Amino acid sequence: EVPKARLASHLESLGLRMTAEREKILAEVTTRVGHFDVETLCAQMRQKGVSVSRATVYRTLDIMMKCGLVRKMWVGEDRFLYESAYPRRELPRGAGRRHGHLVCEKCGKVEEFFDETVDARLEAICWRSNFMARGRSLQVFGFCETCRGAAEESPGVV
Amino acid sequence: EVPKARLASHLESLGLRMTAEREKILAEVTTRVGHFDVETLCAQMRQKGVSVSRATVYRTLDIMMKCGLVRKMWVGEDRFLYESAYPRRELPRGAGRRHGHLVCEKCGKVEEFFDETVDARLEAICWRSNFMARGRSLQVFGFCETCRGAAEESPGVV
DNA sequence: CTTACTGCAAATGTTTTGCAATCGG
DNA sequence: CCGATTGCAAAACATTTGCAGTAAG
Repeated sequence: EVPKARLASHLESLGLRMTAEREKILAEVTTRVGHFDVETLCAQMRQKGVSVSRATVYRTLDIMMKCGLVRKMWVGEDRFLYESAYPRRELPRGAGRRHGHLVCEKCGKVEEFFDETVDARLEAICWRSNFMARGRSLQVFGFCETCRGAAEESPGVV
Repeated sequence: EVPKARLASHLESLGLRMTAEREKILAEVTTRVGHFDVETLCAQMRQKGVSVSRATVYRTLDIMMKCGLVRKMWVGEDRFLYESAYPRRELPRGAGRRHGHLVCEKCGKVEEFFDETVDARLEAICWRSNFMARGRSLQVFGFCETCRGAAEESPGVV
């Protein structure tokens, strides 16, 4: 309910409308656990018989990004994933909290991590530069536990 | 000279060849200060009378990424920038060192920042997850000092 | 009723690729 | 000489947009 209210108020403040399609997409996104891409989102909605055109999905995700309901992240190559920015109780670690990702370059797995020290440092850095932060993107690329066997020499520098 | 040696040995180890085009691109990239995109790189090379096709630039940057001479970063929307990963003496802060970026969403300016605490934390996180890090991407999006006046309400959460 | 919204298909812009001619070792 | 490399133009790709019909308020 809360995310819907957030979206509604954002739409209203811009003179936009709450439509059936936007509600469908919001429901799908806030229900979902973990990361997803547009293709998958569309496919799974179609599978459930909830049909929304790809164009509308893009347009809606853009709106939802602007009001902080979803985040878009780059996971290398030309891959982008979205994730719900709204914390649900099923996710004790808090989907809405600031976090980074460990992206496996071999299997594509994305693992989240949380670190308050990093958060604090970044805040301090922004403060020092008089920079008003609105969001961030923090990815570490490399090989996950299961894939690192297959990894060559590679300097393990973060 | 060092970057050239690095490229050369990488090429050799893969049975690839050091060509005039690759040298031209390498020279341009390692000479350059700061971030750049493919379009700009091509334009400026053309301007200098050094002609290399766009396709070759893409192919070469890809090779140079694989041997750690350049990095590719996402700066929001569909914008990507590259940067030399090789530290030159003209850049006291060290272009090759691990760092993050403050990306202004209004004027597009990109400012670098360095923080050893962040580096150390990320290393610890990877260690804990048994993740073999090879690179990272750390961007903070928001408004820079000069643009923040124009910024609306926005929660200043990193 | 007015104006935003949707779906479609066409357009976009960037990055990639097939291919014949070149060039490096 | 053999095979990698290049430039070109075409292809591929995800994302965006114009438009006419539809729907929210």
